[in-house]
Amino acid sequence: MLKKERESQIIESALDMFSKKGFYCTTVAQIAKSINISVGHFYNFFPSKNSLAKASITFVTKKLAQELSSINKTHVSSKEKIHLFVVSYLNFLDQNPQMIDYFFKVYLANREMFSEDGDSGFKLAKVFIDEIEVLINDGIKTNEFSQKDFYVSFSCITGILGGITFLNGEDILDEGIQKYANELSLSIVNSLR
Amino acid sequence: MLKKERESQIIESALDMFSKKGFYCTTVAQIAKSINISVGHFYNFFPSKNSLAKASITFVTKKLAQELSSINKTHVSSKEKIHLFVVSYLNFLDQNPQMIDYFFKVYLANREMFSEDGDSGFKLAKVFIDEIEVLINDGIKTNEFSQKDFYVSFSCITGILGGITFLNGEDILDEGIQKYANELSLSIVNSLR
Amino acid sequence: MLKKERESQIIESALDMFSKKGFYCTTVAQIAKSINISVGHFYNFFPSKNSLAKASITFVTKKLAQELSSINKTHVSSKEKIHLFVVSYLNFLDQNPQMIDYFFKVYLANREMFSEDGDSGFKLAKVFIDEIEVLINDGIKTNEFSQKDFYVSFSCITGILGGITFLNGEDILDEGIQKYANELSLSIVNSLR
Amino acid sequence: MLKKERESQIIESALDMFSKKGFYCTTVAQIAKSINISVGHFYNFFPSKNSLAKASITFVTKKLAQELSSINKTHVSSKEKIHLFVVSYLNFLDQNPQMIDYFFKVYLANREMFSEDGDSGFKLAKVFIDEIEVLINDGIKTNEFSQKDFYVSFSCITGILGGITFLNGEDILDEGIQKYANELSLSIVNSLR
DNA sequence: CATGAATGAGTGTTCATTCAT
DNA sequence: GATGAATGAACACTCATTCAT
Repeated sequence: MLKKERESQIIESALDMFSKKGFYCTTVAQIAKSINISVGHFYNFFPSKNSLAKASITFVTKKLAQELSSINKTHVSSKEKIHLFVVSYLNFLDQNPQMIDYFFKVYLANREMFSEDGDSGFKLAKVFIDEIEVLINDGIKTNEFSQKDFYVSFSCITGILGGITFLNGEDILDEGIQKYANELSLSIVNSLR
Repeated sequence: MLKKERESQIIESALDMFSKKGFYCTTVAQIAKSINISVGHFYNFFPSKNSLAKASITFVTKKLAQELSSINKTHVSSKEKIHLFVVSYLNFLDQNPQMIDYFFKVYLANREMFSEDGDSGFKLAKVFIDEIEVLINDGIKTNEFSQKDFYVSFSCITGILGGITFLNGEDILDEGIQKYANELSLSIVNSLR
Repeated sequence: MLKKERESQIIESALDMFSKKGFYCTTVAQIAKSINISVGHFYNFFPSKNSLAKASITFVTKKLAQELSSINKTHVSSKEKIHLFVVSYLNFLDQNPQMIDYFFKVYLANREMFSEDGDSGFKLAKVFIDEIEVLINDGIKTNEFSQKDFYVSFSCITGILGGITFLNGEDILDEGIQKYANELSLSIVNSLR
Repeated sequence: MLKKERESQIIESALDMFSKKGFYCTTVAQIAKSINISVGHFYNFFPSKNSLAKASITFVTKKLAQELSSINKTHVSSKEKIHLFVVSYLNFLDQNPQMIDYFFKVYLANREMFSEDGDSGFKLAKVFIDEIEVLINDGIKTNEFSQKDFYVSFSCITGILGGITFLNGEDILDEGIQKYANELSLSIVNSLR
């Protein structure tokens, strides 16, 4: 098995465990065992448990960014882009809840783990944030969205999706998260007006 | 000092430390020391570190709920209520960042800590959620907000505020978070239409 | 039991184990067990295994220095002082071989453990070295010893005793190390002339 | 490259690393890397890390013994032989500090590593000790040295040189260790009288 | 001959919790 | 009420050694 494949395997398994039990309640031994390698061998791939957490964020944000990037490249209205993104996101959430959960629970919540050398660790998610920015600016250019502070617009998109994600994680939503897609995308679009 | 006073003192100090260093990186010894009591004495107030975390959530949600409750009781439009809430929230965030941070970082992120016996631990925040529901239903009743799935509306309000809260915690917003109040409340109101 | 007493107890037991098995082959668990305390409690006395090693050196050198200091204060010839010191040292070696062995094996051999912040860790033994210096200078003043480089004289005294110590540790000397006292002290005195 | 050459290369590099960082703080991987072979290949030359330590001692003692042996064969007074040996030793120490340091730090200090099956591991140095014995007995035969217990005489020679070696390793001697040669050899000769 | 992936027992250290005083 | 000494299970990480290739 190639080194890169093993690395991905470790990340995907860790993502799952971290999202379910949290970073601090998941041990390196458990991660190693989950993919049938030894503890020692784990350290041939990641120099520390912490570095695995960082690599996992990069892994997830890259995936999210890719989805959004391809949507940004389509030639439809911004409203439609938002809708596509919501559908795509909910689908992703449905298929890979552990990735999204990891992003929300571990990355957003354990900021101290990711910051180093005076930089806040925010840059790990930069590739995704950049795509959000493209999405927003497109809508502003076409007058679909009003010109507001970027951080507010950013909060509208990611916050609303984050809210529903949290509720989904709490298992209190009805079956089939996709059914919320229309209302959600409409809400986001409205919030950006 | 009254037992209740000590309890609040412990909670407020814990809130501060948990929000800065995370739940798992804050030790009981540190909490005890921060308010000059012994470790042993700490356990006269809370049977476990975990129970302190739960009590802290109740403490914070109660505060948030109180603010919102009094707003809900005013006789202004729902749009205005949202605005009052946003201002009130941002003010609270400014004055007690550790409480909000705790709520977002510890409660939302370490769900495993709060759930027990099959119940998700969500009920700890119920008193706050209930007020949100009142706020939403009021707006629907007056036709200011459109009738949508409660969870979607809930995500709009809390998600958008959550987004700005996260960014605030990352220290990337300009000074004076209050300046975002208008844009934020407008965005929320729009998202609820 | 007083904190200071426990500390001494830990040091004396550690001295014994370190001298027999070496620093790296002695575990904190073994040390703790040897005096019937828990691993955790060990760390209430010493912040690290390493710090115990340092405290142990200070402990031993202080003892050695005390012996030598009282000899230095007597009003006899330097030749006689050397003899008294040799007898005293051999006696100490006989009674507390682990302390001397520790000094030779751990301190002299694992210099990296004791040095920090650019200082060589040599100062831990300073109190003893200072007494050696007094002994030498006394002899020089009375013309019993010739004036040579301090380091050479220092090597004569400590080296010769170190040599016999090593051989004693190897169990190749005849029983009763005291029988070497006369020859050793004569040799040392001669070497200093 | 011949097997023997590789072995020597490993030993010389290990000697360097062991003397600097100690036996237990030097890993097999580091040794292997230092001479650009794989860990696995290392084990084609030495069955264990421990056996490398033993081979290293043999390597160093053989070198020291050779120097001393050739001096023993010269036809000069014993006093002169001591002087030649001191000069030769100091020169060796200057040129190959890692070898001497290894001898003092690892061999003398980690006796447990070298002893096995009831034998003290002292025999590894026998070839060198034998030459010391020859040197001493020569001096006794010519009445330059007085007849004393062999172990005492042995301690005089090796101890005094050991003392200066330690000080040299501590970097507290003035530049040019050779300047101590005369005083040292005089001291040794005197101690043997 | 040569590699380095893989192992897993072992280490120092931490920390929630208890309990005698 | 109040202390802090004492516990010990648990964890991240290391490293000598093996072995398939």
